[in-house]
Amino acid sequence: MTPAQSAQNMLDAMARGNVLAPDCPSRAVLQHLTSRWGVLVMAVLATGTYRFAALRRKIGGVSERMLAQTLQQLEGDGFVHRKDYGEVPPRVEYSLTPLGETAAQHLVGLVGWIEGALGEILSAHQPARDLSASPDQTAPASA
Amino acid sequence: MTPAQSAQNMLDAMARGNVLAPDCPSRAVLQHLTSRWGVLVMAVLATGTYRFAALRRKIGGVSERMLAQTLQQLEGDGFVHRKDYGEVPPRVEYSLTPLGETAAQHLVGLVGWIEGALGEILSAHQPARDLSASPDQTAPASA
DNA sequence: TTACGAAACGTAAGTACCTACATAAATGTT
DNA sequence: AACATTTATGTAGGTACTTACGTTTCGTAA
Repeated sequence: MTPAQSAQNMLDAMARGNVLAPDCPSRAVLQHLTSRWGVLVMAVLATGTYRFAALRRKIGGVSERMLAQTLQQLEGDGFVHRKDYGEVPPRVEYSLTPLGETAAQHLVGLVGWIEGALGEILSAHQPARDLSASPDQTAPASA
Repeated sequence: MTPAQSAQNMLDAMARGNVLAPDCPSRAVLQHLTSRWGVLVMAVLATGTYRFAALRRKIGGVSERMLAQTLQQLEGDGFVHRKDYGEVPPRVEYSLTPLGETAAQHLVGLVGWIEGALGEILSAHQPARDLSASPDQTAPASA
């Protein structure tokens, strides 16, 4: 790749992200927002401000570690605001930034649609042509 | 868990999914749609019908294996239609089902917003308080 | 007759994710 | 003087995701 092409890539990336390009920063942002816990954190924070433990209780199945990590990613991207009261024992409140609220709208829309269309989706559900190494996704439904 | 509770869970799940519940099937659907390649596959298929290789060229960085796997998941959930012409060499076309088109709308909306807001997002970008095991997500931007 | 094409499948190896558990810190309580 | 509280961090280890590479099929081109 020539320097000119590289520069053009930079410009393209800055002007308007292109998630189809492997090196575009938008890929990372997309990953943060659509990560396993990222979606759920955003969806919950869209309903208000929460403390760490409250957030964790709200989202079934997150470990402390993953929640902390996810929150840091979202904070790093400017979607989540973290307010530390500097007290001991620690008190920290999480909420969405204006940017985060806009992003959350899309995620809430998606999640809400899935929840509503779940019946239809499960009806159309097929065993999926076998690929041998079929990764069972999430938990194998302990229920 | 008692049989009654199990039945109640089934009813809850069928009536309306709840992604905040760890065992709800909607979690799996959400994961498929928001998986690393799932989002991109849906976004591309929202623009038309593609053959396997064309889809792969369109989405930068997917391996054959991952694309095939992702397509099978989405087909299993009823979002993607697979048309096999049974020829040799193989010819297979992928497109969205009506259900898939609805889902894709939300994903395209999200992706489009990210691409457009990327400048603003990168501006607000902070190094993210260190958590030592900071997973660099995707590639560290080789460009 | 040999090489090529297109869409997977199989296996092995690498990497990243995720969980579980132990640790820290200042104050108020027992 | 011990102890519980709350939000993390560090480490170790398992699990799942990804990639790389080889294999299959069989008409068509060389």
